[in-house]
Amino acid sequence: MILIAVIALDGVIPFDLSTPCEVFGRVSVPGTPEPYRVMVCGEKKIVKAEPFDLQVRWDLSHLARAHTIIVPGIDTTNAKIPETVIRAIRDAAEAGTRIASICTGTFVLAATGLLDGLDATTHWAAAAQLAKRYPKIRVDPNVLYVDNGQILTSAGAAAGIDLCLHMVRQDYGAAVAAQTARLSVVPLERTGGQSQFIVQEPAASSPDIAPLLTWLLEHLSEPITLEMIAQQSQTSTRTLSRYFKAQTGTTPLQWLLSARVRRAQELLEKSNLRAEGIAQSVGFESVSAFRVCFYRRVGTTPQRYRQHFASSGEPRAFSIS
DNA sequence: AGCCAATCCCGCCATG
DNA sequence: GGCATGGCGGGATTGG
Repeated sequence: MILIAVIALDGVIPFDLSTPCEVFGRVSVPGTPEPYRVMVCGEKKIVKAEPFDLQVRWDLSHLARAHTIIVPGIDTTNAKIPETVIRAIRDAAEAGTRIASICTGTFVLAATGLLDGLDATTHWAAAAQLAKRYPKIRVDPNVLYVDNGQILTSAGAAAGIDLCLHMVRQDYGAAVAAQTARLSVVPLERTGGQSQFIVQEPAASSPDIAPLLTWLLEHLSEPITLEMIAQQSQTSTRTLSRYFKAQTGTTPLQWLLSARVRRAQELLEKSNLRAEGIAQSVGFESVSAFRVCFYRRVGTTPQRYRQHFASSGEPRAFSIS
C-alpha cells in the first residue's frame, strides 16, 4: 500500500486537489486490496478553497509517513507559503519521499528550493513568472509534466491527471495505469501513449497532428523514417519537424521511440515474449538497440522491469527517472 | 569502450 | 513588412 499525502493550503484549487484523490483512488491492482491510500493534509483544520471551505482531516505530521507528497495548485502565485509547510516538504525530500506538484503548486515547491537546478513546469500562464522569480529553475512551459526522479511537476489542471497516471505507471506498471485511465475520465489516447506530451491546441492555421500520432501508433512495429512521416502528413520533413515540436514538445523520432518503449513495457507485463520478440514487435531493428533505448527512458533493463511487475503485486521503488 | 556511416534535427535563409 | 514553407549545412544522435 502506497501512502499519498495531498497538501491543502489556503486558496487550493479544488480541481487539482481532487485529481490525485480520484486517480489514485481508482487504481485497482489484482491481489492488492488497497494499492493507494490518499490523505489530504493541511496546516489548518479549515482550508479556504473557493467557492467553499474544506475541513481537513489530517495535519502535516502525516507528510513524514507518506511515500508520495502532492502539492495541488493554489489560486494566487504570490501567496506566502507557511514556514511549517516548507519545512515539512524539505524534511520529506531529505528522507527520499517522492514529491509532485500540479499546476501552480510548483510555486510551493519552488519556495522550498528543491527545484533549484532542475527542470520544471507549471500552468502556462504562470511559467514566465516562475522563471523570473526563480532563475535557478529551468522552466519548460511546453510539456505536460516533468519527471526529475524524486521531484515531479506538472502543467495546468488536466496535466495533473497525466502526471498522476505517470506515477501509477511507475508504481504498478503500464497496464494498471492504462486500466486506471479507462476507469477515470481520461480519453484513452491521452494515456496509453500518444498525447503524453501534447500541450497546445494546434494554431488555427496549422494542421492538427493528432491523426498523425494515431497513424504512428498503428505502425509502431514497422521501420519508420522521418521521410515516411512527412509523406504521411503531406509536408516536407522540415515543416513536419516544426509542427511536431510545437504541438508535442518533442521531435518525431524521440516521440516514436518513447511510444515504442511504452508499448514494450506493456508487453513485458502482459506477455511472455522474450526480449527479442518484444524488440521486434515494437519496431526496433535489433535487441541491443532496444535495450539501450529502454534503459535510457525507463532507468532499468527490460528483464528487471518484467521481474518487478510480472511476479507480484508489489509496488516498485520510485527510483526511475 | 570506441569507431563509422546513416539519419535526424534545427538555425539560417531564399522563396512565394 | 509579415508569414509560412522547405532546401541546405552541419552538429548531434543513433545503429551496427
